[in-house]
Amino acid sequence: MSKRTVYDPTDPAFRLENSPFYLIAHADFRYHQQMDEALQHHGVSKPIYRIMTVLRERQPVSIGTLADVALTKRSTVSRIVDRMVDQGLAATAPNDADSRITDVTLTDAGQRTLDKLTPVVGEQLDRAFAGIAEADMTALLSTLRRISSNLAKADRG
Amino acid sequence: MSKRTVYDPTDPAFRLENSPFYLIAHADFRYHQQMDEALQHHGVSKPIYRIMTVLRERQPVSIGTLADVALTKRSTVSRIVDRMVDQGLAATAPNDADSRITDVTLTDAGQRTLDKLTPVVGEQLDRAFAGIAEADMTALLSTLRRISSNLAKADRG
DNA sequence: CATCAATACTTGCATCTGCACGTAATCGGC
DNA sequence: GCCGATTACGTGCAGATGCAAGTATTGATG
Repeated sequence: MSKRTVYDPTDPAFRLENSPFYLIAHADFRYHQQMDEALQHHGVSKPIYRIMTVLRERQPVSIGTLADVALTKRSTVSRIVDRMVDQGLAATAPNDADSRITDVTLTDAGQRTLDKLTPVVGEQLDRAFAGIAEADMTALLSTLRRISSNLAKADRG
Repeated sequence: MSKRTVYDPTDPAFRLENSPFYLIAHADFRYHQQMDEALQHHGVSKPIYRIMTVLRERQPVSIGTLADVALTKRSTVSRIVDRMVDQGLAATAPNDADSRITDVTLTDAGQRTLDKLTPVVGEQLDRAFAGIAEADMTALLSTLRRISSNLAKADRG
């Protein structure tokens, strides 16, 4: 007989509330809920903030890379960046070496907005992880990485 | 000085790839990617499958409860159920005791579809959790529950 | 250097989602 | 038993997303 874990949905004992991906979705959902509220106070949309967090680390960066890192389709990122340009948060320019590529950078206003938002998000993270031991956080990250890696493998296979 | 963890986005050492919620989103994203492919082969959309997993455990169930458990807005669930009814997967009827409530149930065809899908999803979960110790899974669930609970508290406060 | 394939992005279209509002039904105070 | 408040759901509308197709640019091949 197939000996799976209790997370096996074919098992009659299976319950959604014990299902890892349900709990992952749940944590993700609550986080987005909080983010939405916090960001709206500052007039920034969730997708725009998501792109900004990538731009914080890499700049300039192409639309394609933004899409890969932000887990969003290219066409969607293209439009999000359009909005950011409209709002004066980002600037685009064709890449010097390869003019097919659109280099995206934060404007000064965009950087200021991000700097304003970062501590707000930081406080939410403090609340989210309150009472969780450092070792447990490390284990969480490690397990999540393994799950992502397993699924990425399955993608190619 | 505020002594946060390295997951503090205000810290210059902060990196997206080490951020818990980024990794949560990443795992969620890969899972959805896999699901989409698997479900499309069976002509079932992701939102419909999501609702079905709730109906597996509770039946009949109201639109509102479906929305709460499936982490989706009521109006959206209302329309997803419409589609399920159109496709012959679900049936609706006003609740006997309170006719404001719409009781949703799976039809026989819907149950058969779910039965067909469940082992497919089970195999994906096997792949996703391959090589992860039982104790690590338990820790993962525990930490995720704590995070959700922390954020739910923050919601009310 | 001409040509075909591949890459990077953009846009038209269809779909999905959520908000705000409207309708129907139930509950509570009197 | 009646009337206002609440609850549960459905719908018009606007915004966002993804797919498929199109354009522009680069690379590879001869």
